[in-house]
Amino acid sequence: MSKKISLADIAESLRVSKTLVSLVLNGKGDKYGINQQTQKKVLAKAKELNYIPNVLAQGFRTGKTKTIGLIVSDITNQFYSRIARRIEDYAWAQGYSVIICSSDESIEKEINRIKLLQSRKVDGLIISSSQQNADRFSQFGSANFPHVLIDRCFKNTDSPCVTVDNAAGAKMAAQHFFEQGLKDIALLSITPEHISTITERTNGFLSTLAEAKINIPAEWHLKIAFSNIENEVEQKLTELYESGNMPKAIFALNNNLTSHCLLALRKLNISIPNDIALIGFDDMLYFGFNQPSISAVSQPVEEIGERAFDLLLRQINGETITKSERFVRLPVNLIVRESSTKPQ
Amino acid sequence: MSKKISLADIAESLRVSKTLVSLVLNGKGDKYGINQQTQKKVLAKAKELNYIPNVLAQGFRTGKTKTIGLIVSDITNQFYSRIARRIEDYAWAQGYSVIICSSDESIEKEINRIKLLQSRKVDGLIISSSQQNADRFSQFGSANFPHVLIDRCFKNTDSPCVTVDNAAGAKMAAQHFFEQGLKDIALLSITPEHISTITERTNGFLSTLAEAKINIPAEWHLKIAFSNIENEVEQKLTELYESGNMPKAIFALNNNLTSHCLLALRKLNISIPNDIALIGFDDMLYFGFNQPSISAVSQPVEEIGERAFDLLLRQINGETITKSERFVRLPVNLIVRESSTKPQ
DNA sequence: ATGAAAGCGCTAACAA
DNA sequence: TTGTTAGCGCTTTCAT
Repeated sequence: MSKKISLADIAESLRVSKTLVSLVLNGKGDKYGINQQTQKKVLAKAKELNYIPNVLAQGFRTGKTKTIGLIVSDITNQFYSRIARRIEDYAWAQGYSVIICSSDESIEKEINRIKLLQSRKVDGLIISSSQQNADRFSQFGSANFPHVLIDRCFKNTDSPCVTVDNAAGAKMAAQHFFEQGLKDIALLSITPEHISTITERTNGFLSTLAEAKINIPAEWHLKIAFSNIENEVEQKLTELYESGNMPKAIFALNNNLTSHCLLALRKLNISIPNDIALIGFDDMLYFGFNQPSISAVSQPVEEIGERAFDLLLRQINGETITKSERFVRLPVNLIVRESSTKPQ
Repeated sequence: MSKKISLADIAESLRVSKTLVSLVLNGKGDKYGINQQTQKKVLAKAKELNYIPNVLAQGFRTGKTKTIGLIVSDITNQFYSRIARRIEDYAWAQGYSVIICSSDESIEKEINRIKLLQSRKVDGLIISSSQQNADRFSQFGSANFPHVLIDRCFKNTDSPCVTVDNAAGAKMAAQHFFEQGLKDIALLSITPEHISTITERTNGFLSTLAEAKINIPAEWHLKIAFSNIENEVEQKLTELYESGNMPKAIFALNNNLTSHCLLALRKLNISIPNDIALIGFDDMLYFGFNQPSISAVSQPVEEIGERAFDLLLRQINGETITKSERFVRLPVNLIVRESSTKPQ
């Protein structure tokens, strides 16, 4: 790697000013009425010297980095990696890089990441937040910091948000259980419970049961610590099993819960759907070919990423997002498979 | 967001110099023998004013960005997202951010990403490359650009690399089939074939078969296009099935192939392991509770990320990686489950 | 149609 | 023990 070529080098060797070169190289030559001849010369020289602009200097000067941040709870979860992937594709197409962070559902870690991302002067942030309320993001709003919430949203905030119709999905699951004649239903949920997706799914589910005059006892409302899904699902399900008070159906509120529920039931030698029926929120590839195949509420995952990036880019470009565009709620659908249907 | 606080603001309000503040904030206070009192004051003021250093300016000045790039073929594949996650954790602990890119196994895309990442002045690069040879990375070496190859490595290169013992894993799989009395074995592979992991696994497998005087016919060496796994696995397996020439066992060379193989066999109503036995390279959570559970060669995924980041960081810090440290090959192990064992 | 010059916020050599 | 000063490479306002 020979000596780094800078704007000044080009300017000097051409005996013109840096301004001139900068203008031409940034495509503003015509706008400033710079001689075509001169422009050609500059372009040619830049190529000849193999000039590579120093993005750092540019960013430093303009305050823009052409980089965005993405914060999710765990990139290892395919739900998030699929969103990330779509965001990445869209971002690169527009010349943006994306820095991905996992927060492990920790508010502290999340704030930490946000701060570091901001100190890195990312142009915007897409975030699936674990926070209790929108305070931090409302600050963003008033500071005009481009950002979009995904998956988890907040009430009383002007922050743009892309999520799905969680309540409707939960309702579909409940009704499907009813159709199968199942009424003894357990809810496999997660803490922290303030997460909007969890509350929406829980409420949607419980209210549908309530409408059908079904109440689920406390011991069937299982709450698993996010940080310990791996052990707790099995543990609590085993306890329940040993208490002899098993439900006839389980609704698991996310893909991880569903997976570990599957694993636990298998260990307990409980047969799906004969002994117990199962529906999960969020579909996964293997649900389709597991034996039995697993019913799930399917989310338009990639579309979440797509819409979020679009909303972010528009903010970065200075557009105002109208109130009605600010809240995107995408539809979900229930994919009925073997795990929730009685073998006739 | 009130006015941005800069070093100068702190310096001014404390009536000291920017240098002083910079030194203290960068932890070089003691080294330069700065009064403890003064240091405390600076730290306190920084906190009080909620000072956030402008990393861009820092980077511009020092030429370091505290950012690294990670290029994999598809972050949506859990093998890569787990590696990415570990790298991220380690990176953040050291104050580094990571920009993740997916190359879709396209050499062109990969080069594109490398270029952009370099123009963004990342301090280093970790990459699972799809290229045919090490040329591009040898350039890095001579330019002293910190980088580490993961998963896929090259011969004849000084680039540090972290991978696993692919041949040994394949050999274990073959021998396990033998122990089960299985000799009619198909190999479910992928193109492009130049990828080192694929060739190593293929060679390890075929050579073990050869030692046992087993030759597999061409139609049992299935080669699936990376970009079309979703359709081709099913299609080729169906063709094979309809030809009436089914093997008694299949070794699938990566987790995606294994998953789609599972799906295809299920559609064809072929029972595992009765009709056909199956072993996959690279384990996944659901392999453990699928019915039947799936045997797999398990890789120390997180450790790959860990070792790679360590190697990268040492380069960034100016250390020389000795020849013997340069090539890390981690051990794998075969997890025998139901899919490859005859129900006695 | 082109140039001079200021300055973004920080670090580091050199002074004091 | 602390301060002065000179840029890093670029964009942009204001002159000419």
